[in-house]
Amino acid sequence: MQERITSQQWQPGDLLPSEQALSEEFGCTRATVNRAMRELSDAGLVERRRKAGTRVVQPSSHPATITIAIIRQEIENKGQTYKYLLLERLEALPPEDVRVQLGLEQNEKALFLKSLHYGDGIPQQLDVRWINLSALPQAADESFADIGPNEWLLQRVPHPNIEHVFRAEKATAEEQRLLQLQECEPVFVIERRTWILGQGITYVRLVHPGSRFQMATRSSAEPIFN
Amino acid sequence: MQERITSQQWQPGDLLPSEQALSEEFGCTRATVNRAMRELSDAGLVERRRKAGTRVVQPSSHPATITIAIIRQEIENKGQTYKYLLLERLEALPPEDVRVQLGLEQNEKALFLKSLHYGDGIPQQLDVRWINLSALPQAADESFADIGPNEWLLQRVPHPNIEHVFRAEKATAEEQRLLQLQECEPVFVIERRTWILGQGITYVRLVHPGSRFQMATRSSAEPIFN
DNA sequence: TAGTGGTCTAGACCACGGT
DNA sequence: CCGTGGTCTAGACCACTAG
Repeated sequence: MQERITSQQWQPGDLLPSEQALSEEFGCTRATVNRAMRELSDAGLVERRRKAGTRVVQPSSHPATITIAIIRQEIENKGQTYKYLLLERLEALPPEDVRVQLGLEQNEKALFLKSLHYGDGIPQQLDVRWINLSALPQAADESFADIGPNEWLLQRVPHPNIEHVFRAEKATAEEQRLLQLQECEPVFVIERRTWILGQGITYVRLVHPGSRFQMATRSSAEPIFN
Repeated sequence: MQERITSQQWQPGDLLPSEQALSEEFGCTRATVNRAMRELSDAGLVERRRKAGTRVVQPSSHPATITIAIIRQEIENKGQTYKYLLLERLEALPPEDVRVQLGLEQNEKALFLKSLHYGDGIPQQLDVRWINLSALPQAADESFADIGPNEWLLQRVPHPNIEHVFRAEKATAEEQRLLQLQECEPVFVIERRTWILGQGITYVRLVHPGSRFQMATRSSAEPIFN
């Protein structure tokens, strides 16, 4: 069925035969056709609606899946030696936008952390972060001197909900200094918000030197074949 | 089952009961358990191996799904008026790396296109592209004066395989001029390679002003709930 | 209201890969 | 070896919704 779509035998907008009809054509049961169609639907090749049937999607976007590894892994995978350095740790009132994103009360303090991650002695990531202490009171007792907040959180809140924003920005003066950047060198910024059951966990800004970082992707449509 | 994982009742590394056991516990058939487990597996919460069983993943990365809309949609969604301008169109020998990625012969020419996309008269995207003419001979007859190459391709090759790379870069002099950038303003670059059945289709570099562009994401783990 | 997809049961065979 | 997940059959009921 995927072949028929990519070969344009079934074109965008076309209505596919019903599961019933396809199960007869391919000589299998409807459950098998349903399973295949659901995979095509997950991959974004078709859209399904009860009674209306299944149609080939008119593609107007490229869906893609990325994997953001924790920085230590990424550095060690490159064969570099990893070093972690805590720069700042304090409990304070977060700025308004962070306060709202974490779902904190008006005068509720949160944990602020600033840390640097090196590969072969060269700064690779600046981690600037707020952690919700009502959600994670244990964080108040952790020094974060020896473990990065990202790893620490992943161990304690294994599968949170996540939202990311990616941006290319001009480095601030502080970022330029901490990341040892040259004049005019851009930074690749990942902003991440995690929460679980509606409760904000952390808000973090991951700043990477533009010249030492990139992110890659693989189509979600591909793995279906073969 | 997802609740048991997020609540740490089943912790990272833990072996889950077999499908057989779970089907008895939940009072359903193994097929139903299998379907649920497959969704958890797709979402990256568990890993499954025959004979070895199913384990909660030790999370060491954040998977995420992004959608890269075609630029015209993105601009129109913001309520801006879209304008397209073709800057350059010629058939030429591509540089070596592009030649290899498209799978072209040594002295095979390809179609080179350079175009700009405006929102409310302000440049939002520079599209610099090579198209494989053996894969798409029809492209030689298209002027691309009135339609962007991205849209044109999506209409003709609806569901190709895709690879992306994202980067923050310093704008070249030409990019700075074409995108009307200020001194030192970074660009967000998306490099895209598409192919179908092993045949390269296009290689494109989408250059966005860092100050007017961002990319967002939503966790793939979330939609399971509710 | 009729036809579509969504989902489930009950049962079966098999490939893989730890032990 | 043999327990695990992967996949399929055959049949059923139901929710949704376009016509």
